[in-house]
Amino acid sequence: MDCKRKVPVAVVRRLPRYYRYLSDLLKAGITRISSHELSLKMRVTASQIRQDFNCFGGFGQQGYGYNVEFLYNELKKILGVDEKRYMIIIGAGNIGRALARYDNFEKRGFVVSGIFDVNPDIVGTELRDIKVQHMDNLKDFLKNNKIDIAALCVPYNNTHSVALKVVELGIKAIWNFSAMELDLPQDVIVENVHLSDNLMILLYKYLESSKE
Amino acid sequence: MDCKRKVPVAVVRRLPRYYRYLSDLLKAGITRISSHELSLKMRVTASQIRQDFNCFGGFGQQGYGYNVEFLYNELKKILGVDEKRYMIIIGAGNIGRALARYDNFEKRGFVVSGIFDVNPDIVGTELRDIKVQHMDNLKDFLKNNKIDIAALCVPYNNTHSVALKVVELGIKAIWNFSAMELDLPQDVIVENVHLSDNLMILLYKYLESSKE
DNA sequence: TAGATTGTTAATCGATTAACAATC
DNA sequence: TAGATTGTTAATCGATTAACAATC
Repeated sequence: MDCKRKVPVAVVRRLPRYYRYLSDLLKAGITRISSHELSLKMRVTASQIRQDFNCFGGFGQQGYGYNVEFLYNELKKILGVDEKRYMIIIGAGNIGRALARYDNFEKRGFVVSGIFDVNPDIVGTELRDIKVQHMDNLKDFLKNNKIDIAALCVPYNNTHSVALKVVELGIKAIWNFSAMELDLPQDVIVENVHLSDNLMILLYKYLESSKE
Repeated sequence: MDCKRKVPVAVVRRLPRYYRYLSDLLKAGITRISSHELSLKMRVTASQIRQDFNCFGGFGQQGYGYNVEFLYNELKKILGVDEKRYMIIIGAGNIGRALARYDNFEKRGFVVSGIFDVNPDIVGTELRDIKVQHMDNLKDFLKNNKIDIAALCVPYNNTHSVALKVVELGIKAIWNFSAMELDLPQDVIVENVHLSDNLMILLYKYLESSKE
């Protein structure tokens, strides 16, 4: 696979999982690991592991394997979580509030800098020391704060207009929790979390397996 | 592609998206659509659409295309959302509570029948008319209620033991919101929602695109 | 009938796995 | 040096796209 130029999405989607396993190994005090040993733990082929890592250059050493700490730190850099990344949450409903309180992000270097809503009952309340601001403040806020990512947690019918507004104000990465698909300029990166879709896939697989 | 025997996961993962688009067409009062027209809307190839549908039998008609309502109803049956499906939520923390209050599931026929936790401050509180029960009640509850799916929303370190318990009590489909991977018997279907992984993938793509 | 569009086969593309020479 | 394991090339597999005969 010639991935030195453009890393295939299939590989990119596996990176966080490697990163998690490496993190666990590091915590367990394991200093080196071969692609074969890792393949047994992760239930993938050793071949795939070596191919994947080699998209980013040779991190291993013949006859030795991979140094866990080194590889972990390389993955950290590749994934961009070696620096703090700033995120805002748009929509402080069920999902937005859950994200605001979710403490796993901080471990990964993600910082929630702001939360926005339009509901007057919600604006002004506090979530984890962060005061929910009105959407009208978003423009000024983005001028004064370097934000990488916006998590969209607004109701279905507002999704499109809010997405457009956020993009207009310069956001280039959107984490979309709405079932609605976003139709945005090519240079805006979107990652969707379609919960209902995911649940239906689970249901399909479950029904399929119970047929047998 | 010979998918009449075993439908490839790649196809299954696309089904909810088709279902959503068909639902939108239906609401818009559109009665028929060709694979070509649908391909323009969905930004996939017409060939893929026809291939995908044909894994489940011929739903179209030469020279005419597909009847929207018929296709929608077929997809509904294929996905298993033509009947009510019952779900429990294990762990009434941030994510668990957000799921309990998320009203999109009901539209898809999913019903939250029970919510469980071990924290005495949370047990007994109500979420959407459902009283949070103690995990000790789970066994009895599952005896008296037909449950299809368990959504696991427990803290990282409890994930493994709770998953084992749930499986021991007969659950065969787990919707896992923990970052921890589950190691369960083959006949248990797991669908993971690794939020941090997803966020890292978004970050990677964003950083990649901003390099250019 | 003529036109349109499916269902399906064949061709292409990309991703995964296997194999092994390079080398620590 | 001998053994182990990588990095990388080649082989295989599966998924996507193209093409077109069947047919409404």
